[in-house]
Amino acid sequence: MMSKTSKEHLEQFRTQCKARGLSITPQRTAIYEALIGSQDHPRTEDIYNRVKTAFPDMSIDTVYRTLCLFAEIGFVHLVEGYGEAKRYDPDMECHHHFRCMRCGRILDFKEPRFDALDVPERFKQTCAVSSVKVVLEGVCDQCLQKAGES
Amino acid sequence: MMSKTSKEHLEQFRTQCKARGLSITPQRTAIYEALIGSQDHPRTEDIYNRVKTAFPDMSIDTVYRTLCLFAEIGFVHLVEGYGEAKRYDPDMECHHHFRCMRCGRILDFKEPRFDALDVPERFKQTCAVSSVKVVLEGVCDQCLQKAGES
DNA sequence: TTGCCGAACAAGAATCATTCTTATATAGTA
DNA sequence: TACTATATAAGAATGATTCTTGTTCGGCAA
Repeated sequence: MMSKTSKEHLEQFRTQCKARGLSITPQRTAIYEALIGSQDHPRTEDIYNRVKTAFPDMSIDTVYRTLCLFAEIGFVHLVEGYGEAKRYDPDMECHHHFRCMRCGRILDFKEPRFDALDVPERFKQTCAVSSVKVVLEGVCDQCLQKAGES
Repeated sequence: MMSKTSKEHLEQFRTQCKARGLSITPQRTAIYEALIGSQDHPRTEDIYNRVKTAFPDMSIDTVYRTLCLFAEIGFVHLVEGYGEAKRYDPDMECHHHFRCMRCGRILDFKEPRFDALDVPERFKQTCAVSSVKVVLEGVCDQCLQKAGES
């Protein structure tokens, strides 16, 4: 199992940008490299701090915009902070969620096949797992329709 | 399939509060009722607006505190806005997440059994699903340990 | 290579959700 | 009924994120 070299990643980055008509700027390149080189799940500010060495006067706004863009085109996954205020689900029966990445809507669905997924040993033994759910992400019907119209 | 009556819900609410040594205040009761009576996934401000009729000078801070409390003791589920800044995952290989509800940490794990879950027809037909993941929620080992010490 | 134009950027103000601070009120209990 | 810890209201403060404005620069055409 051989992971991509830094050069291959960079090549892919350039290709993807061109394919989408996005300019390849030094800032974007630096942010991309900082991302690829990171373990865990960096926050915008973490990335900002990492690129600041090479770009002392990069604006944090640029990092926000760029990471957002990268998530949209699939360079990275957004795993926290979907940009919405806190929301609560009063339905305590077991169910699952579809999240629209465009409008933020969360749709509930029941799917008995998903209700009894077995928690991996690692977590059973060391953590207190209180919920096991399947989360679908994508674009909802309403947003697809809107996009089709325009 | 008979859902609980409003009175039964309220009774459960009182019992649970007493069991945990929490005061039963009119504000909490109103917030609880607004929650139980809601479809979808209300935001803190939605609940605030609903209870404002009955409590014109309730502070929104009270709603924040109370909803947070309710999520902790299991009256509702928090489904959005876990209170953290945006975080990105550069690992684009299929993997799943455990989220610690106490410290916010997200742990990655691979679990081939979870990688090929079949998307329900409903979503296949109307939405563009780009990701299917299992999310475990609970308390992580570190937080359990900390809690044990104190 | 040079010049142009729209996209990208920096800086800082503005916004929005959320939390904190402080003084007051009240639920549960002796 | 009085007491004490808990809960509340009000508004200031914070932190992440986005917007506004003027400037710069990447990519393409001449």
